Amino acid sequence: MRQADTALGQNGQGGEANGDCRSCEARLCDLLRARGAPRRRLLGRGERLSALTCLKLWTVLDGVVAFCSTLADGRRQVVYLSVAGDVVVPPLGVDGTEVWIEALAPTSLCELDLGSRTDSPLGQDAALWAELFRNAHEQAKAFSVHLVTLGRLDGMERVCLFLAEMAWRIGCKTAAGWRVRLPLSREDIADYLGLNPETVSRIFSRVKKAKLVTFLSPTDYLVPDIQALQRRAPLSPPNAPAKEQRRDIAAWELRAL
Amino acid sequence: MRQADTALGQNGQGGEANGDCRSCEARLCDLLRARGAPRRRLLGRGERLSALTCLKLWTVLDGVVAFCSTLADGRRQVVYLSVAGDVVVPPLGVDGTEVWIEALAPTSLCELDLGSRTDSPLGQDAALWAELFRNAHEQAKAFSVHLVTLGRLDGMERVCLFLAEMAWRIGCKTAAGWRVRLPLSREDIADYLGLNPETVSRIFSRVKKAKLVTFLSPTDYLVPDIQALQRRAPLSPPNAPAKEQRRDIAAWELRAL
DNA sequence: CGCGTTGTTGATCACGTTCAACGAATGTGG
DNA sequence: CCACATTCGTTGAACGTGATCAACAACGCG
Repeated sequence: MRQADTALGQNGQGGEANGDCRSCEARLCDLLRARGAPRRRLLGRGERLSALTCLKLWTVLDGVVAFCSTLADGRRQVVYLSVAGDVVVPPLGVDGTEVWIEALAPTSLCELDLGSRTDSPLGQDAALWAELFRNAHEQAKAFSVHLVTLGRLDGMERVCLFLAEMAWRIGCKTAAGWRVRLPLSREDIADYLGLNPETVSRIFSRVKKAKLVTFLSPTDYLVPDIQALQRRAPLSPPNAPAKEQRRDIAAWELRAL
Repeated sequence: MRQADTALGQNGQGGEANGDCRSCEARLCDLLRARGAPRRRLLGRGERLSALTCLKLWTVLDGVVAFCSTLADGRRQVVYLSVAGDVVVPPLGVDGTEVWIEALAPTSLCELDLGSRTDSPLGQDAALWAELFRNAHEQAKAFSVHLVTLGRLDGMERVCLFLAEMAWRIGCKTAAGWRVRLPLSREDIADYLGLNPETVSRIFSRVKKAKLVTFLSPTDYLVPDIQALQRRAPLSPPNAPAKEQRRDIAAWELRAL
């Protein structure tokens, strides 16, 4: 995740020109730029993305996107949340009624369609496939962390982990602590954490009472001490100290390439 | 999953010669055969596999292997179970104390070490990377199904899904129904389903009382009507009707290659 | 036979769900 | 401008499911 920060370092450009997108300076888009321009897309809340038969990739530029799944009786589970900088590898070969990608807030992203690209010798492009593997592999790792969360953490732990994770991923550090604006509703949070909206609201109140966070509004909160918040969850969010992990991956990748 | 069956069809050979393994006739091993022989490994119950810095792949030939994760206080969660025919893509860049691969029963598998292979131009091998991507992507899909299970299914539903899934994956069809020998303990099952061993045992008794399965011993059971069992879980196991899904993937892969 | 491990069952309790009511914020039409 | 409807978030009360602690049975093994 957060690829734009680490992939190409800093180039100072950042020009948000028409058609071009800043986040596409990440490694994936950089690889694909030579093979054709990615397409920019804007989504409203609730809109869905589909990749039925051809492989597509989405790099989130702004907003939140959820990897969703529903059961026959309507129960919904958000498998994963992707925010600005994340690359979404969609599920393939599903009809879209059980699993889909959905924007939880107004979202902009750039779409890379690999399936319809018959003009270039995509199949021979080892660097591209290697990058695709890396993204899918990272996604599996992120899924597994959230799976452990749902399997073994109680409500309080899940919520504290969520609040800390959101701070790392979309918060900004201020003098008073981490300031976060949640781009999703209580129901979305509940579906992500495998809880009920009422339970989420109740635990938010308990977290507030324990002075772990301060709520400025239902959607805005402040984390005065993020270490204290993380200590309440026996699991570190996948994005907190991930810098060293990404170095390790780069090590074998470098050796292989 | 179950790649050996679908990848190369049937060639009738099946020679389990020394060093060579039947399951390695699957697509992945077939791709790698040209680049060097895979290594055969035998594991006892509880033994762990590690891939710290270099990328390794394991194709399970026999037994069960678990993708495990533990918290600081000892709580364990089995993220995924891999049985004969499955390809395990290990997590990278983790220290091994939080996440690891473990054999839950005596297991044989063949190991493919891609990181130490400096002699061949691995980095340029598009077909290999494409296959790696496909495996990682399939793994992510399997994780997501289990994640929904843990997030939204109650105990009864989880257990019924598990019993049906095991029947599909390691059971054999007889005249009296599907016959399954469980290669894992109640504690392992509990850690897979996010429950307690006592709860698993209790629900097994309820399932038995409802005549959905017949237990011949604590480890052996018979499913007279697998459709009835599956109806108790509002989610189909990732291996049941997966044939069409694998075709779809082949479709775009074919187009890309 | 004693011993340790594994699986089962019981009693009690806590956590999260369900159903319900209510307040706050927002938008609409008279 | 106000009445009204709608949506979202919060809080309360009752309930049910699964966890915890405990005892005990079944089994393998020295």
